[in-house]
Amino acid sequence: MAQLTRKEQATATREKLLETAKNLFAEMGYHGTPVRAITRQIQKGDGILYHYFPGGKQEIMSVLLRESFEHRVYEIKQLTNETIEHLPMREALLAIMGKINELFLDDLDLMRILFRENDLLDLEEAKQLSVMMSERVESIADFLRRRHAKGEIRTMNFTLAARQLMSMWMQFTYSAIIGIAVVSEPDVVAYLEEMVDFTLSLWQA
Amino acid sequence: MAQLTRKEQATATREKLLETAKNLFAEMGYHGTPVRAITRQIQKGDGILYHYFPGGKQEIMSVLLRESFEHRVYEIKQLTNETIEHLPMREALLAIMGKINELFLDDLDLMRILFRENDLLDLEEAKQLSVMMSERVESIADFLRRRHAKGEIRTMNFTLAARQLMSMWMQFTYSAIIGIAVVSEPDVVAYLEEMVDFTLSLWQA
Amino acid sequence: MAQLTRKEQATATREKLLETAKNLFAEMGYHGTPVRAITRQIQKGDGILYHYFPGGKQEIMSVLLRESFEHRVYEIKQLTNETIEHLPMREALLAIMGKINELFLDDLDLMRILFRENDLLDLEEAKQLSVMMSERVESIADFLRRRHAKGEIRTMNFTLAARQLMSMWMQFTYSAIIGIAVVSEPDVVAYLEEMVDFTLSLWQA
Amino acid sequence: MAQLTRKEQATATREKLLETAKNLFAEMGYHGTPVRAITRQIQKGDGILYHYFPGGKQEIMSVLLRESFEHRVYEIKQLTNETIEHLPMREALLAIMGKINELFLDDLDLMRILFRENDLLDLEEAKQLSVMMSERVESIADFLRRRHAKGEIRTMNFTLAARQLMSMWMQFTYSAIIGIAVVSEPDVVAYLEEMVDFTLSLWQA
DNA sequence: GATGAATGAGATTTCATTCAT
DNA sequence: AATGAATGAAATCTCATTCAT
Repeated sequence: MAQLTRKEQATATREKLLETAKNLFAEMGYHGTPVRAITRQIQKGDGILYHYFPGGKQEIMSVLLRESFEHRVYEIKQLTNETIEHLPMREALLAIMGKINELFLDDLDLMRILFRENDLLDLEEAKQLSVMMSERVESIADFLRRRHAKGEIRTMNFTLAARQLMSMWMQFTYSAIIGIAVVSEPDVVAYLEEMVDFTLSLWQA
Repeated sequence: MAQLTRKEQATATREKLLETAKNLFAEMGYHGTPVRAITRQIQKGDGILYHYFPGGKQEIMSVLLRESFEHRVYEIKQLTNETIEHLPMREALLAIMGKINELFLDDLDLMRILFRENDLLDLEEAKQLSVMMSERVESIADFLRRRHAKGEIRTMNFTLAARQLMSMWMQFTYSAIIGIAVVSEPDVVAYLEEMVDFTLSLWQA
Repeated sequence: MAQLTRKEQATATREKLLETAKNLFAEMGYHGTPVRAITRQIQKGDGILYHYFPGGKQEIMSVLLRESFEHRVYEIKQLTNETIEHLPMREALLAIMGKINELFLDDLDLMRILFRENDLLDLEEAKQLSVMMSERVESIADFLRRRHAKGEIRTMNFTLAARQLMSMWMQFTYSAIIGIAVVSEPDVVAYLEEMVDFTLSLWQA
Repeated sequence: MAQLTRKEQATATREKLLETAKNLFAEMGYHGTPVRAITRQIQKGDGILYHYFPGGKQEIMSVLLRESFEHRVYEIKQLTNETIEHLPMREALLAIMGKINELFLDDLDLMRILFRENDLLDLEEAKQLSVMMSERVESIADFLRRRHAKGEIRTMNFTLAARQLMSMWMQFTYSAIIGIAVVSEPDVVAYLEEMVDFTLSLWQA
């Protein structure tokens, strides 16, 4: 391993703390995770967590959600429709779904924590997530409207249509997060495709 | 208040313990709820819980899920299609959705616990819930097939169609359970109707 | 030892906790005394202190000062001049000083704590003590005025005279409390007598 | 700011450490003051204290008392009676009291520490202080004897007289140190004058 | 049936101190 | 001369559980 400067070491330790806390909180819950479990896993002394997060367990939880969440919100805002505008309908939908999926499942642990402990935090993150989802629905609805103008899909309530698509995806996501499946489909891509194809078949009729 | 027999007293206390534990576990999580919080809320001494549940906190959690869940599973199995067989399509779908909804939201706390603490229990309940949902999907698919035979809806993948309907409903349920909303629809009935109408419009095309 | 009822046992334990805490706080200071030291000394488990004083160390300190102090304030208010009104001057002064002395040195530990940790508490007790002392000075001044009317002592500023007497006593008390002596007089009574005699000799001139 | 040599820098830091420790110990007590609080206040790293005081917190406390105390003892020994020998009685007493007062209140923080933590140190300082006070009393008694020889004051027990004066002063000092006042006199000079005048009036009678 | 005093393991947190840089 | 990352012992406090009454 490359020689690390003092400062790099420090950053690395801080990062390891966050990462480990995330894993453990996701696995055993906030209350179910002793601080010891975190420091022991990174092979450090008991006190180190308080060196980086003077607020202790509470603070590491906050920082965890705050930092990771900010990144997520930022990324999803970047997701412009431009790239998909000229794709065929099917591919465009798959791209949208795939992107959202990637972004969520990418950090399943974080989502798990957000779901599990949504009463611990001040709900700020939960609210943001809600807003984010609604925005996404509207952006898909707009996309559908544009495609409708091109005659690719039939007339219908586009907002509801977008919501329908999102629901089918979310349903799958929740399963992954919570462990309670409605669909026992292990292959994400296959499921997404099947879902999109079916939905599209109805919209095009 | 009427004088209670020794036995009734006992049952009442046991029931209160379960009820209170359910509320608190749902609100603050299993680990986040001290046994004291439960006994104090029913104005009893510390030890009372161990009188009714010798296994302590663990046991009350088990019993809670076991008993409530069994009741739920039993109820949902009863839900036969017979009653809806002769209803018009729209009303039939609304009846199905309404029934499922009622059954779930009826005991939101239990669902919340099941979701939050799905790692605590031996997953047995989670698996059962999954199976239950799949069976429900298939039963709806069958219903759709029969209606298709009558010419009420178009040809399509009926399993996927049923899943689509369920997804839209579940999406709404999850929001209620978890507190992270995608749809900001406060009126359950209105949402269900809107959802069914839209879906039906696609199926009938 | 007589058989104690459950409730008596509880009160006894609570009392022992307060007593032991008082001793230790006086000896090693509030911060210098681990909670463990208290519980270990009364041969009880770690948690017992929190059973009786949910607010922990802080609360036991508060209660300690509050309860003991209230008793002291009450006692000193009882100390009427009636009993001394007909005593000869010398004996009357000795009685007053002796009584105050007794009341203070009676619970030296409490005084020590009050002095040491007067920044910890909200100064309420300190203020009360100040008021108490001022009242005492005025009451002695009144007594001197009455004796002056009888021609037993000369004309002078009676408030200052009373303060002078009190100062000489307090000086002695502080020494006992703090351990820094100005007068190396081990015999309390002898010191009080010497002090009173000297003062009186000046007042009678 | 002028450029400081390495050595001056070092001395300055050492001095700042002592000064800050003194303030904090006086305010929050020895046990109540984390080493961090000291180093942070002088804007230095955690380790700096150990560079100047290898013995750590303990040592800085020792040095603090030793150094400051030595200075105090030295100063009070210097206080000769020569300068006051030819002053009028009243002015002479005021000068003595004023000087002692100045010397004590000059470093109230140190006194406070000495009082608070008199169990921490090996009592050596406390004993020295006691001796110092007794010596002072005797020196005042001698002064009174000389004045008596000149016919300025009456015959009396001069040691007790000196002690009486000292007591009235100390009483005031303790109040300042401890925060528990018996006399609510905000003006030091006025209090000293009043006290001296009253005492003198008795002595001259 | 019910109580609540008591326990003690374990959780969170603090802090004096060390030491590589 | 100075830093601050790291330590780990110890302190405070919580809580599930037991049991004599």
